[in-house]
Amino acid sequence: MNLKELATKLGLSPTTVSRALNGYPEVNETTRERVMAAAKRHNYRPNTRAIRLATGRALAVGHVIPIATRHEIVNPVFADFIAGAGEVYSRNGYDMILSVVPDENEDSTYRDLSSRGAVDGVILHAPRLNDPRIALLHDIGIPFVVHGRATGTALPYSWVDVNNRRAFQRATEFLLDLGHSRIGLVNGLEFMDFAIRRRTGFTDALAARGLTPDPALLASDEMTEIAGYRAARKMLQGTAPPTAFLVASMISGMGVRRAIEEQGLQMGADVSVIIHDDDLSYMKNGEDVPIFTATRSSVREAGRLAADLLLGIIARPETAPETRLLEAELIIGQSTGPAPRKG
Amino acid sequence: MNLKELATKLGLSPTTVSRALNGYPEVNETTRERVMAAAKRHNYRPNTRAIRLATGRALAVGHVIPIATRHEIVNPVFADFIAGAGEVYSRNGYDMILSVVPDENEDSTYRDLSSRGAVDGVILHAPRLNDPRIALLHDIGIPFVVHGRATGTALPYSWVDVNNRRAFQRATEFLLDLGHSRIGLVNGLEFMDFAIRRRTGFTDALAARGLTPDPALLASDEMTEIAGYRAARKMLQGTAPPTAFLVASMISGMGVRRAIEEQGLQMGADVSVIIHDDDLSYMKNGEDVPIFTATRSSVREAGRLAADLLLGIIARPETAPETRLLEAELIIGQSTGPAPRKG
DNA sequence: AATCATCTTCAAACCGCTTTGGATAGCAAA
DNA sequence: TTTGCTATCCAAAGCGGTTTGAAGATGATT
Repeated sequence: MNLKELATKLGLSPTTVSRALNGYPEVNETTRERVMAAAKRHNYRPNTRAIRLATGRALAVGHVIPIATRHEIVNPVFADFIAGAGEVYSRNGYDMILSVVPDENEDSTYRDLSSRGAVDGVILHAPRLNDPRIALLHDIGIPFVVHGRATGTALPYSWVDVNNRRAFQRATEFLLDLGHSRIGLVNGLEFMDFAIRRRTGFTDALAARGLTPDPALLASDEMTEIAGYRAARKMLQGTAPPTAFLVASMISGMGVRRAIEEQGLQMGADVSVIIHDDDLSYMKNGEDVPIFTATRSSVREAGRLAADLLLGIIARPETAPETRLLEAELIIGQSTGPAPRKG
Repeated sequence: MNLKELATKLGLSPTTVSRALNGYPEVNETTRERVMAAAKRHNYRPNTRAIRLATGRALAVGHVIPIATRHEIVNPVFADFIAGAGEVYSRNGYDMILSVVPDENEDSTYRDLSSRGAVDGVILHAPRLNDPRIALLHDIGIPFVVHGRATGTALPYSWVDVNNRRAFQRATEFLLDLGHSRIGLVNGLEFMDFAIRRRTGFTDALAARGLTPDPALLASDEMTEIAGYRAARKMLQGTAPPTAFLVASMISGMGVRRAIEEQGLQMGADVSVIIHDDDLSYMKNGEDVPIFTATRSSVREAGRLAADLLLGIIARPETAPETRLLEAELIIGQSTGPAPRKG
């Protein structure tokens, strides 16, 4: 059932039917109701392909997921971010298109999506230091919103981000206040912008108390269970092990806990741990009592905000870039306690 | 730069240019090369919207992710499955469109995607017992592939699935051979087809040794860390605690381990654990030595296979349904050992 | 020289919608 | 009665490709 058939059936022109369905004022209310009823009765849905061609809009938003050829890690926060963004798209009649591409093709994928007219805008994921993709998207001239920020980029752009620096600064202060002075940082990969900011927050907090970070207590790797385990084990087996850890994610945190317990130590009592909790739906940090003390910020909510921002830009392309800086909550759980007395 | 402009620039008709670019035989090789060169030089990409309308194909595949209004869990295996499927779509010039919708809208979403002409086919996720969506998709008449199977459905359909029953049967036998007779099953939600099959595998293996499962040792819940923890804790604190666990996922497994260690027991020595390992990229089960003994099957590979199958069906809609049953490997890790002597 | 097949190219229709630019009718204002 | 609005509807022209049906050019065949 297409527009023409429906129009014929109603004894109207396609023009009028189209206008009736799209809420244009120049159509008689009686006629509109008749059209609406017929459309519902015949289960008519306008063909998206035709709408897109006719209007010149894609009514779709792109998310590009680069897959590194070496370590093929799908970012675990991705699913929840997508879920948040997807809710917003659905509500607004937009489609979300996901492109999974080898990372060396990422640039050309953005170019393609744009010149093929497949999307009206894109979300840029996982920005890095001096991320060249921001200049690329500016160059292409497509609306975009960054999930995170890219330190070192001069161009203005819209973004949604957690205040990572502040979160880790507060977490560090919390540990310092508990008497910990040897704190291990189990960070994400430090070419990622969020990891850089977290590290800055950590070192800033130490510096404010006249402490300098021990290089042996700084680790940076993928945020997987195994990487967390290894980093923590290495530190714990060192000559001057830490009494506390600051950890990049819930998943790394489970690895850190495993390393702690493997040493015959108890998390919370012997060694304190604070994680960053993205509030993933399948990785809840406890319910009544949180397992981990954590800096928490919902990545799903970030997805919603980013999608909202992007749809706004698509609707009004001239407006100045907008930003949303989310503050993480500090949640006190069972994984932290006063630093043990020496000896 | 569109087709008409390019044609004018070349002094050719749009017809010829279109044919040259699409490899039709009725065009002079010299002309074709000239066209190809010009297309590359001007960075011409045919407008996807126009192609779609003209050919009547969507060149896109849909994945619908229902979000339960209560417990808003985004299935964690989803990201890896999508990544696998996405690779295949990209390689074949298809777009993947993701619809995140409240679960009460799932049916109408399929109808919409189809009647709007937004997709050429869909992947059905997370089938349940007697899943009505299979009949729905049949009714709509859209090509589809199911990730998993739906026990109780009479209609034929294409699917990709792991042999869940066999995997859990073998895992159970392995534990029985180690001398365990009280085995706790920490299963996924048992309205999900895969969970039903796993339970069957478990009880079949017990039955073959003349054992019947103790209802106190059967748990069924979301596959989250916290749910795994709770189920295991409850069983361990019961009057006749299990000496081994069979667990639905790596994430639940971490919860089970937490419960075990909280009781002052050691996983592997005091209590054995076997998990099902979906081989998620961010949840690797160790590298040199697996942390958990596991039945392993890559969900990413399943995604690739499902996508392949679906594109095949889209290309040749008349062919009979095809299926792929994957066998899980049994990986021996550190989490299993002989049953402890009584007393 | 006329006929015919082959190779190469093109004009125009079409996909299913939106949107521009009238057209018609009814009614109030002049 | 004529003019000017307003309300309502429609024909036709896009959108940017693909595809059908036909035509011109070339060379071989008769």
